[in-house]
This record gives sequence, C-alpha cells and structure tokens, in this order.
Amino acid sequence: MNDVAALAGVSLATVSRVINGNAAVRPDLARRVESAVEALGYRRDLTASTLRRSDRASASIGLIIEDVANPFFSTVHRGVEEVARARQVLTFAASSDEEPERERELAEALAARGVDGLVIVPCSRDQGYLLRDRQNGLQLVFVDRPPRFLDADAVVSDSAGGARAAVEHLVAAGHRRIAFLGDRPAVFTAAERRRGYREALAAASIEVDEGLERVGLVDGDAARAAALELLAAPAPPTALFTGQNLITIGALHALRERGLQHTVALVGFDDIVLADVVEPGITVVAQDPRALGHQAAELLFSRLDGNAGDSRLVVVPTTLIARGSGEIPPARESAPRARRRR
Amino acid sequence: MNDVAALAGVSLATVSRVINGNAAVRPDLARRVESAVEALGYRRDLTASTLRRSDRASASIGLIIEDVANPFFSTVHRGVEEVARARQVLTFAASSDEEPERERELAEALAARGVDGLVIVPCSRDQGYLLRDRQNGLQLVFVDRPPRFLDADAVVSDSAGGARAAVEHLVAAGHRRIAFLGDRPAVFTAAERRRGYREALAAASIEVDEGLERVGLVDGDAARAAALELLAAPAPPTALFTGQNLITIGALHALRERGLQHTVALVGFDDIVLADVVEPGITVVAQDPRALGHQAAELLFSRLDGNAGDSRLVVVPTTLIARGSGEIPPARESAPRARRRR
DNA sequence: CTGAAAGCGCTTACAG
DNA sequence: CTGAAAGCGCTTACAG
Repeated sequence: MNDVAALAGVSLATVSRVINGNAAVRPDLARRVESAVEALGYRRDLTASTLRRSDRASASIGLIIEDVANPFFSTVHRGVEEVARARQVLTFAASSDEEPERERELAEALAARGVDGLVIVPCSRDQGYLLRDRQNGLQLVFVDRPPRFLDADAVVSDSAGGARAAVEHLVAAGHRRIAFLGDRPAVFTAAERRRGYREALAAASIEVDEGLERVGLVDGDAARAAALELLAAPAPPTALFTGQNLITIGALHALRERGLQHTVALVGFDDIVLADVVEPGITVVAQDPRALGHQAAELLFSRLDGNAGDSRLVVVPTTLIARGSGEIPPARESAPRARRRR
Repeated sequence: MNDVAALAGVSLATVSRVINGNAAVRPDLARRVESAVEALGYRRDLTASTLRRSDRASASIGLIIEDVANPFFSTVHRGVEEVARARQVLTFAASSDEEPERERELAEALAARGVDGLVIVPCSRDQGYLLRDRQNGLQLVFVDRPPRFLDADAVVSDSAGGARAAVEHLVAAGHRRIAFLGDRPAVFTAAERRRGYREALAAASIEVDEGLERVGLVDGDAARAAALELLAAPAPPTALFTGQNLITIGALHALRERGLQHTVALVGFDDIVLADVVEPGITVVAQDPRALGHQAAELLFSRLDGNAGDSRLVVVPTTLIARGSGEIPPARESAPRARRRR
C-alpha cells in the first residue's frame, strides 16, 4: 500500500479511502490510485485491515461439523456457505469426528484466527468454554444439536417428531417388533430419536423391549453388525428403524446379506443417495440439511448485524418419504418362541 | 497481551516469549505469565501474530472445489483436512460451482485473508491470474485437474486409463454399442475420460458413433434425460459408460424408469454409496478421492516447508470394481434398423 | 535472560 | 477532500 501511495503520489490514507470506497476522494486522485494498484498488482491484506478497523470484522466464519465428508453434514456445510457467500464471507470448515477435545481445539483455533462467528455441531458435554470467546465478541450458533451450559441460538431438526412419525408408520403397517438402531446416546439427535421411538411405541401400547434397541453405533460397520445380530436373534424384529444415514446404510447391507430386504421393513432417519433406486426403495424420514445450514448462518449473520434479542431455537420439520421398505408388512412369525408372557 | 504483561509485571516481549515457547525465559517469570494468562482468560490473536512474524505463516490454507456437498469433492476435502490437521493448520473450503469467475473471486478472497497456500480444483480456462499471488508467497497445488497457463504441482486421477479400463471391461462382455455420458468437455477429467473411451473403442476396432456420446451433462437430471433419450433411440446402446458420480446416478434413474437395469450394462466412473446394494450392483471405476486430497495437501506443505524443486504431477491410479451392472451381456438387438453402412 | 522500541499492513480520528 | 500521525495486537532484532 505504501508503494501504491508513492506511485500515485498521494498519502496512505487516500489509498485506503479509494480501496475501501467509503469516503469521498477527488476523482483524479482516485484514478491515479487505481492505476497504481493496477500497475503494481497490489492486493490488499485483509487481515491487517481487520486488525485495525473499528468493527474488527474479518469476513470469515468457522464451521465445526462431525465430518466434512458425511453427506448430511456436507450439505449443512453447503447451506452455510450459500448464505455466507451472499455476504462475501468465507468459511473455515472442520471435522470434530465427534471428539469433544477436538471440538474445543477447533473452536479455539478458529477464534484465534479472528473469525467473526462460529457455527457448531456440538459434541462436547459442555460448551461453557466458549463464554470467554463470546465475551471477546465471537458470535455462536449451534446446529443439529443445541448447546449445553451455554445460552445461544440453535437450529435443529425435529428428531423426536420425525422418529415418532417413522415408528407410527411401521406400526400402521402392522409391526410390533420394531428395532431401533442408533448412534451414541450422548449425541443429542440420537437420544431424541430414541425418545421419539419409545413414545410412539408407548402410544401404540407396545412395550419397550430393550433387546430390540442397539445404540452406540458409530459407523456403518457397527450398524451392520448390530443389524445382523438382531436379525439372527430367536425372536427377530419384523422392522428396523435406523437413526441416521450411516446406520441406515449399514442396516441395508445386513438385510441384503441375509436376503431379508423384502421381508423386514426399514425406515431410516435422513435421506440417502439412491434410496429410490434400491429395491425396495428406502422409506426415510428426510431432514433438510441445507435448510439447517441456511438458517444457522442466517441467525449468525443477524447476530453479527447487531440483533441482540433472546436466544432462539429453530426447529426444522422432517418429512416422511414412503418408498417401499417402510411399507413391508410383518412376516408371519417364524415359529416364535414365547420369550415374554403376555 | 498488554494486560497479561501488566498483571505478570513483565514486558510484552516476555509474554510473547512465554506464549510462543521459542525462547528461554526464567521459570518464575514464565509461571507468572502463565497464571496471568489464566486469570485474564487471555487468547492470543493469531492474525496479529501472523502480520508481525517473519515467516508470515497463518497456519491456514484455502481449498476451492466444485461443490463441498458433492461426495467426491467432500472426500477430497476430508483428505486435505486430515493432512492439514496434523500440522495444526485450518482449512477454508469453498465451492466454485464450476464457475470460472467464482474460482477467481474465491482465490483472491482467500489470498486476501492471508492463507499460506491454496488447493484448487481449477475450472477457469487460465490460472495465470494467480501468478501475482504466488509472487507474494502463496503456494499453489491443483487437484483433480492440472492447472492451465501456470506451472504448478497437481494431483489427478488416471482418468483416461480408468476410462479405458471401463470400456475394455464392457467390450470384453461383448458390447459394441457403448454410450458415453460425460460432463462438459471443458472439464479436464470429462475430456480425459472421453479420450479414454474413444481409445478403448479404437483398440477394439469399434468405430466411434457420436450419436452415442452425450456430453455437457452438468447434473443428475441432465444425465437422466440424456440416458432416457439414448435408450429410446432406434438403435440404442447396449451399455453405458458414465463419466462421474452424479451422471451415474442420473443414468441409474433412467434405467430404472425404463426397467432396463438388468438389460443394459453400466459402468460408472467414481464409486458411489450403495453401489453394492442396488440390484444389480454397480460396476465402477473407483477413484481414491481421499488420497487425492492427502497427496495434494502433502505437496502443498512440502512447498511451504521450502521444497523448491520442479513442479510435480502426481497421477493416482483407479480401480475397476465389478459388481454386476458392468457384466451384463449385450441384449439381442431388438430389430436394429441399419443406420450405418458397413 | 529481559525490556524498550520499531514495525508488520492497514484504518481512522484529527487538523487543515 | 487530504495528509500526518497514532495505533490495532503482536514479534523480533537490539542493547543491556
């Protein structure tokens, strides 16, 4: 910038004014500055600008999700990016891999890099560690799961409601032995989906059978193994309700391996690619991950714009999409051994 | 930092030395600084640090891909992130949406934010605009496609080789009317895959029939429409070779709609989720997007570490995975009208 | 080993 | 409208 000022024969302040376009500058001087910029190939250093300017805005935000390569979260990412893009804001994206320690390291590393705000899928037990950064002006919005021990905005799917809808759908098809395959109960969405599952069973006067619940499934392989075990049990479920995309995929593999994909019903939480091409089509409770990202980013920017109202919790509805797998009726019980009186 | 120095009763310089841990400081002073940091909840401003330090390293890089939500690119992203993470480097990620103007805007916006390097999936005709930034010390590595009009490192898949393998596989199954469905020819990988397709046809003495080539397919819908058109033609192809993941998915939808998934063979470039659950399983030429990301990031960091050798082009091999769809033999020609003499 | 001082590249009151 | 000067939060020669 010094070089530009020297070449244009003006002061540093004038160069800054021309580049920022926020103060009136005599047209001829402005032109001289512009041609000096051109001639020297000058690029403004935005970080230095941020450091000095009064609002300290860096035009960058951070996004912490479970895994940038998980289709659900990468679509949330896309949603955030689209809103940020409209404001010329760039996004740091990072994967916490569901590790609390890593979430915290990432949040602090992002704060240290001067981002204006953070959109976080929280996985730690307590986000209180962010208080300090918020006092330094960092804005926070949580997505997919609400924060804990911190009062902040959040955007989540209606997990319990979606799960109830899934189970009601299976009950309506005649099922009573419905298994639940879920992620670790410490994950908010996994807990909520199990809650919805149990509520729907209760509403249908079906007793909860903990033997039909498999939780702590962290990936597709774990889900496949759990599903194989359930299907091989003496009194196997006639339907599966799977708590998220990777679990659904794992369960599909298990069903295929046992040749049961046309026999055992399946409803998955999260829509997945090719769900309509597989046979039977996979009935899902679809979330709208892009909308989650959009709304989270909108909330963040409204805070950055100065909106200081109470924290908000936005709940995005889910949609049940029937494609076949969820409409399979219960198989005749194959010589069911009486495991429970009733 | 001033507050910390004041509370600890030391100079700014000493605080800086303790925090950076790169110079010896008397243990008692160090302890005083540490407790002051703790008491005040001090967080270092890394951007100010970057501005002043001699190497100007920001410990952040930028990644420009076609779409953060495309499974292929999001896995490349993951690969880059994993390598960056090991070095405590954070990654800005952004989608160019295959728009040259946007690629350029993003690259400049990232450079303005002081990133140490850029990993780019180039889509513009000419990356010469980056020369200026590179002279300012920005390191550049290209991934998925080589740069144009700029000498720089690149990591790409063996597109032509993979395409040849795909077509040879179909030829071996007896096919001679093999369609190619590809992205815009301006996209390097799309052009390379068509080249491989044509080379394999030539090697099998099959004349290229341009009526069997559909290019410029920018998404799944376009691919579906193109496939439907091909399948409805008077002399339809007996096999399809699809040039990337979204096109494969579009073609699958078309085959399903016509009930031809067990009749017309299909080999897709890129592996996709559930490819092994669909019936028939989808034969693909798998890339290794994570490895692409890993290698690109490794190359970038080696440059940042001072490696100044000649530009390198790393070619990552592809793997044909036979799952069923690619092994379907040609259907008896259904009253083929003679369209061409021969 | 420690501190006073200069300065990274920029913006912004403050005079003029 | 313009420029000289201070200063954002840091690091780093330079003396001591």
